[in-house]
Amino acid sequence: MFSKTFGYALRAATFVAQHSANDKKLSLLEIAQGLDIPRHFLGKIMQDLVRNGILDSTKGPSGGFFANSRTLDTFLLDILKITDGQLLFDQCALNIKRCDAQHPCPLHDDFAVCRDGMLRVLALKTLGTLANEVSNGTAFLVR
Amino acid sequence: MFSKTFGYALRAATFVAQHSANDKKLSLLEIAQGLDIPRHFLGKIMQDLVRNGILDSTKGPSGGFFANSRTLDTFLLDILKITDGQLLFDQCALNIKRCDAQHPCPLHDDFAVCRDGMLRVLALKTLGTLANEVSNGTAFLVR
DNA sequence: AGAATTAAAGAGTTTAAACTCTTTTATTCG
DNA sequence: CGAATAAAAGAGTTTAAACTCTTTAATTCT
Repeated sequence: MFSKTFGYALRAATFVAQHSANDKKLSLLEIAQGLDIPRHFLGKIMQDLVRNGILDSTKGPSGGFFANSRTLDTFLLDILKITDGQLLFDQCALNIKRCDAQHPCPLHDDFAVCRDGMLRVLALKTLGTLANEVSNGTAFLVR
Repeated sequence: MFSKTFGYALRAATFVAQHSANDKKLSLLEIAQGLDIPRHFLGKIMQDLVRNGILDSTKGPSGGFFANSRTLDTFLLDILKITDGQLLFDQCALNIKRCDAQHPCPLHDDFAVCRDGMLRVLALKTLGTLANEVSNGTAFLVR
């Protein structure tokens, strides 16, 4: 349903959001080790998040990734669009070329319920929501 | 969520189920052309369906694929197990190693609703159900 | 200024799913 | 029996996602 890249991006962004409350920066290594994500692969993903304004970064000693003013209010859907593009949206469960309400595949309605349910969640929850859940101990980002 | 192979398998099996009411056999070529599926790739998939007893086949002139006594009562879930194995079942939306009710990822509950909804459908509907929908004109297998 | 540090960027390799091509085996029919 | 037909089987290639390695650019600190 989602790419691994989306999972990595979401966990890393939440991790940064959660830790940079007090102006702290996290290095790529700290994030990769803290979340058990391949370091260099995560590097590419973080680049993309910074380029899209989800996070900020600085180079050099004591540099790293940190939240900006928009970070906590970023919807999970924004991240999905960055990592997975239109993937989830124009997708038929059975991959037939035309599949819509007028010309449905046999799973069209059932899959629509499932997919739209997830999209609704992704359009409601923000990185701030997740960061709180993780800080609460009601959700986990690793292991 | 599902592999393309699952989509091909499901559509092909439904197609055969729908057409072999009156003892008719369908050749690989007829199925592949009728459903716009790559011929040789579909060959592998049909092999697997026959091996697992979902359909029957005979070689030689006027050979092909046809429904057996179990075909119409095959649950879609049975086909998913053949094509995708455990893929959907032991899967966390964010791919963290341990993700369960006691130690959930931030999307655990939402994804569980979505996934279990699909699984319930797949465990209820059979190839017979789909064949009827297609014959009714309420669902489509192609285009 | 120079060395150290860290993200950014570039250029790969690996892996698995998707897909193709060829050969073999079984069956039918003249 | 021999030719034709169609599935089964084997052995590939292609593609995209996932992942790795190396070099470059920016910043800090002495």
